[in-house]
Amino acid sequence: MVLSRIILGLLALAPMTGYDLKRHFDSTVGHFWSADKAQIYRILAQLVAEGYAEVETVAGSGAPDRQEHRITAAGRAALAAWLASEPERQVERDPFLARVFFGADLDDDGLRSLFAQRRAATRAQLARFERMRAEAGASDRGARLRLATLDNGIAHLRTELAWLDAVEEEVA
Amino acid sequence: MVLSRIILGLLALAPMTGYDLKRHFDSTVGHFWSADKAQIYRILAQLVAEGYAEVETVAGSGAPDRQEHRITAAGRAALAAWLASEPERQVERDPFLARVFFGADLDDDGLRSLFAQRRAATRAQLARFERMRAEAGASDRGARLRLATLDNGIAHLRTELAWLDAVEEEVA
DNA sequence: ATCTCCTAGATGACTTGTCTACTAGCCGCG
DNA sequence: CGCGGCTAGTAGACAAGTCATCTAGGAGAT
Repeated sequence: MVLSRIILGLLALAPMTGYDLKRHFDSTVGHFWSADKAQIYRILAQLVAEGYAEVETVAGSGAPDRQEHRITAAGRAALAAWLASEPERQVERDPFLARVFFGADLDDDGLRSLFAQRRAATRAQLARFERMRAEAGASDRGARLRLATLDNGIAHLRTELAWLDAVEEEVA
Repeated sequence: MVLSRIILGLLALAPMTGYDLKRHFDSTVGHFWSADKAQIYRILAQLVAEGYAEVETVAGSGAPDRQEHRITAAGRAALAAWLASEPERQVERDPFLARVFFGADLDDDGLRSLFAQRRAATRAQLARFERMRAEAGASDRGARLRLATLDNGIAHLRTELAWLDAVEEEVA
């Protein structure tokens, strides 16, 4: 459900192919949702079946044909209905914290490397997000909101680093 | 995979029934993983089939019979192997941020109530976590690590509230 | 000339997780 | 006495997501 509404939302910004959508999930919306391309194509087909999107095959000039998907009026209505609906309850799922929770069964080296890896991954992502933020402009309200979701990610990554500092000092 | 290893980890702390496990997922480990009971029972059966756990039926005195699951040596080895293995890559998935990202399609009232709900939910969870934290003691290293995961949750919830303050001021 | 990468899309098998509903006995409340 | 709630477990249908594999043409590199 959420994925299909995110796709509708992206199609509302511009008509796109499944391939274009995949790139969005690997960049602009990747900080709050990810998607496998098989899943994207299946949901596009479903959106078309539901009448929320229309396909137009654009002959590729020196490239494969593009199946451009365009949101319909019904699709915009469905998007608006989702936005106004009860938010789905959040499922917390962090495999790293699971490892820490049972970290007593790990030797000192294992524990240290667990934290070190997390720190490196967090730093790398923070760098990526900050680069994205530097490139983005916040002209209208839509852009400001989109930027705010990125700031959310940045804030949490910084919190994670601070937490790592505290834990490593206390446990190690 | 992660769920089955978390269940192994919990069984390593004490022998348990599926029902006991479900309560753990609703309390002690709920801040980083949740599980449906149907899923828990299925994985327990699978762990037994793999030889990672053994069942003992304990006749209930004034209650239904309990299927107590006890971790085996092979189970402990599998748990240790998982802890030392490459961490699974994190999938970020936050339906609330998805709504914010497309929040421009929402009217002012809708946007305000979206943030208000998030704030209320975040505050409620923070209160729950802080209560849990107050009750917990950090005697040995295992307990300190388990507490650290709770502190992680608390830190992120506080960050979320701070972010909400900033966003509401800027956007609203 | 071949190889690899990129764009573009389709498909099947599989795993994981959720929802609903059912059985069944005990306890306490009113 | 009936009703709801708790303990304990089972079963089936579905939804969501992942992984691997396949087709196919063009561009650029070796």
